[in-house]
Amino acid sequence: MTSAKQRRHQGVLEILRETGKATVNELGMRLGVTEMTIRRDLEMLENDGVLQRFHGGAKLAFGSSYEPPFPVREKINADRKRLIGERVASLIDDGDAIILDGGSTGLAVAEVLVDREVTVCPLSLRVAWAFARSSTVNLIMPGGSVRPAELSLSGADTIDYLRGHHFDAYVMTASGISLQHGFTEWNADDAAVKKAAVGVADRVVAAVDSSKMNRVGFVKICGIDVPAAIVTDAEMSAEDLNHLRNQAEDVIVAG
Amino acid sequence: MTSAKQRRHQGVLEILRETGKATVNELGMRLGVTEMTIRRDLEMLENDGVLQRFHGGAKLAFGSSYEPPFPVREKINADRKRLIGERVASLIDDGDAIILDGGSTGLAVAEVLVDREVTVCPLSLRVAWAFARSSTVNLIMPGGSVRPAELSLSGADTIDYLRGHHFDAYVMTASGISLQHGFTEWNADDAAVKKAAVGVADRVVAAVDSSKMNRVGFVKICGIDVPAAIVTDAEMSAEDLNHLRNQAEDVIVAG
DNA sequence: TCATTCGAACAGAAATAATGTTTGAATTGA
DNA sequence: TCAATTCAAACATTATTTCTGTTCGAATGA
Repeated sequence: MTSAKQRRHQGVLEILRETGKATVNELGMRLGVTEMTIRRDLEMLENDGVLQRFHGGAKLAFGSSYEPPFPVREKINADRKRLIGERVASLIDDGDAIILDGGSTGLAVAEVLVDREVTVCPLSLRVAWAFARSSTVNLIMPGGSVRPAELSLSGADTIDYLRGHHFDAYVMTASGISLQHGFTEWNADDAAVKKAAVGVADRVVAAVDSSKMNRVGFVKICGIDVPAAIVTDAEMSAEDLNHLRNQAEDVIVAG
Repeated sequence: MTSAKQRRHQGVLEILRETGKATVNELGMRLGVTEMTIRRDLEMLENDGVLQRFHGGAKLAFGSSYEPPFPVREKINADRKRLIGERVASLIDDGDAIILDGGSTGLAVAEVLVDREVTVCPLSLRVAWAFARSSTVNLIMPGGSVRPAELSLSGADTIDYLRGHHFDAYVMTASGISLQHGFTEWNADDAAVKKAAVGVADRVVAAVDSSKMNRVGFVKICGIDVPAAIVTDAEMSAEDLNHLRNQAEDVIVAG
């Protein structure tokens, strides 16, 4: 269940996306709360680096030309990501041992898995932290170096660790998915880890939101037909879905 | 502030320490709550590995004393721990690669190291998270399973990882320090990891606040003379300090 | 078998978090 | 500089969550 506060935060971001900026008073009016509440919201969102406050109101923190940093991606399209997370989690059985990728989509999956009885090996410190206070999840960490910003685990140690173990499933995310080039990743270190993960898991479940479609990263992870299931959101175009379904094992639209 | 539940958990453990074991009914009577509440407490404490339930009651898992949970320890003596943290950090050179123990003292060291140029291999997820937003620290994770509550990393994978690497220093914490028994730890898994860490680091720096003095845990980590330096706080008694200085390489009082 | 213990499901109580109000300080623009 | 506005601390009030007790059918063990 999403709390009133979370919905309101999404509302603030939505309004800012429409108009670029907004006053505290305006936000309070449109969302039906007092200015003080809006101020507290803005303070939190600014701490997350999602927006920038100015005297009287706030504006979005990033320009449209750069890819927004993690805290921002995490908040944007939170609803769609949550749906993907729930759908992916439904493909995991209690008792399974899984590898769980990092990124905002991986985190969405983690949030659903927190109350499940599963063994999780996260490929990101951020995802690991999401399980920290879970009493049901058996958390195991792969070794390796932590890449700043994304907090993903990579390097020879990570790959060695994966090769030394076996998992029921690998919940994979990627920078891009394309019919021609399959699943791809911008960061070469992360891609190497993902390739190793594909190799040590019985089955692969890909979780990619529609914004990744037809984007191609630098390094190929695996082909379209490798995952037993590809879970995406309802914004995926009908055309793309058809093409995917021709080549992939199973394509699931969450929501 | 300690919650009623925390006090009651301590009470359960205290009673068990007196008598070795106790019935659910007995615990409920003495602590002034219903049996259902005791059952829920026992379930949680069993999950933490502190005690073992049997039909009708529970007994201690080891014949052990039990430390207050992390959030409590973290707050207790926060100032003294910070001083210890600063002093320990001054013994680490820029560029060093170190292993950093978990626990509240380890976290205090981490908070000081956050802005330093060092490579850190933390033995706890909680300590790792403290470095997550550091741009100067090169963070590397050991593999292994994450123990609930403490979030420490342990098991064969952790030990394998440490044995496969080499470090300039190991910042060690412990459950107890005593002249006769050296450094000791309550949890056997953690102790095994600590022993391995001692073996792969050029030098060991022990960070132990005065409350650990003359307490003896279940498993021995190493002798008093192993660390190149023992850092403690000003509450350590003059007598204990003298005894320590006779046996240890170097004893430093922070503050 | 039969007394006892266990734990799920629900209800009420206690504790915590979120929001609104008031107020005086800080900021802005004329 | 002032006057108007915005800001945020402190407290009051309201929601929400967590905790505890109760009941009751299932599980346990002598």
